[in-house]
Amino acid sequence: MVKVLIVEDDDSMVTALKDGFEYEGYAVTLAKNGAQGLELATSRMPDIIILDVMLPKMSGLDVCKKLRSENINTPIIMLTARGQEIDRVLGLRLGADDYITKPFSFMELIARVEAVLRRTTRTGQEKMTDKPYQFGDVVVDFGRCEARKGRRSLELSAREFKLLKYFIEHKGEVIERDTLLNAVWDYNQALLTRTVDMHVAKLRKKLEDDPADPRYIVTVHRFGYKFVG
Amino acid sequence: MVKVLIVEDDDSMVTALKDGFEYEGYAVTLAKNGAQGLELATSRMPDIIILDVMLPKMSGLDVCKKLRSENINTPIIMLTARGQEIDRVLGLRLGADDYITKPFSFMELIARVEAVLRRTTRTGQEKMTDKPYQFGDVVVDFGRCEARKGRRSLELSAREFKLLKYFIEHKGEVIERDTLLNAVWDYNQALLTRTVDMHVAKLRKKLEDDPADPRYIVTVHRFGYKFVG
DNA sequence: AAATCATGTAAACAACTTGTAAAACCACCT
DNA sequence: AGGTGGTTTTACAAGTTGTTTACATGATTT
Repeated sequence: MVKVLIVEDDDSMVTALKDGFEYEGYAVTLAKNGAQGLELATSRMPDIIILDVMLPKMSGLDVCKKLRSENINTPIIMLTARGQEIDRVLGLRLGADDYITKPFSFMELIARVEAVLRRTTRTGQEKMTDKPYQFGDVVVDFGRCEARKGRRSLELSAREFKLLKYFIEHKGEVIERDTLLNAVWDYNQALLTRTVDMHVAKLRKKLEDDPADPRYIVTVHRFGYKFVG
Repeated sequence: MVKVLIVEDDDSMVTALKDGFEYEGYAVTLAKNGAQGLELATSRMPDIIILDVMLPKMSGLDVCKKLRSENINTPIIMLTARGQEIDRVLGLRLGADDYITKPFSFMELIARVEAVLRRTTRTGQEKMTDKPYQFGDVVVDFGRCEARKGRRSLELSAREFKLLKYFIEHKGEVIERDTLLNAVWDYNQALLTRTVDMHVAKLRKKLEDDPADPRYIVTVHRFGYKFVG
């Protein structure tokens, strides 16, 4: 399910957008001001952000700039009022992906949202939650948190799902333990535990035909691990 | 790849549509008149048909009527010229899924195409208020706000209805508590209460045969809940 | 081959999540 | 005001998962 974050202070606009997006099958999160928007953009990890330029206290442009400066590259569509055309260039330069001028029809907005999502997901990987991923005789459905190996259903814990998801999204790359700790755990310190190894072992025990001689999650001595789909 | 059939006689329009759809990643088939349209609609089995109302010889309305009478339910979007508003009602009654009045922006058209495709491909995603929904020995009628389990009538509160409806509309997906709080409650902050769990417990007590070992609303540890219909 | 460093893994321990009952709260009605 | 029905919060027990430790095993270097 695609998650959209709407940052907007005008109530009637909020209602219209929320209803519209929900009807279209999006999961909606609302923020009434810039600060809250920033917070939710990181905590909820939306797939796209609808950001009004005119907001109390912190403007949409500031929110956008801040997010980008923190290397959060969630696509952003800006809402501007007529006559704020100048903001367009500025907005795009600050890292917005598209903009739309009020008043607009909801259909126009949704068209842009989908265009942006298409653009950004086409280049990168597809969303892992959309459809089951398969390798060998293993099938994983992240959207449903289900996994099976052959006929047998696998019980994966939340951490195992996240770890596996990261591996799959970075298929073929050598991934350092540090990187995993940062991405899958929310540690931001240097490595000092064996936690990652631990979980890799657990995953292997469940996924591999022969956990002692792994075929999918291979270790790259002195570097880390590599997933081979 | 999604296949679109364009039935249109005006060359410049054809070119514009063809280019646009191809850019968006559709596979385009062209027909210059109604008869050819009919033929290609059956032989190429497109996923959606763009059908101009004004066509030489056989009008778009006739094409539409003919297809529906042959039980071909491929979604159809009609193109009408301004002032043909009357055709709208007629068109929709004849089985078109949407219509759009010339002149229109391509973005508007693509939005409608995608809306229609979403509507029709969403597996059995009918409006929940249309008819009672059933799972196990439970029947819920959202239109009337009534529910029963076997012979017994269930007293569900408004919130419980809304929550259950959300679950049913997202059957099979794992839903985070955050998402529920945003969708069912109108909270716009990150999660900090146990309200969701509370209500899930109440629903289970009413719906499940054994609330302690739920079969319909199952918990996915560390992620959220999942409705299994 | 020995020394050194990296990885695998079981098991004890720690931390976090969830279920649930009861209390507090709230809006509405009489 | 008091009652009513629903909703939210609190609090704690029970359940589940995650982390660390400790040692064995394996790899690489000298």
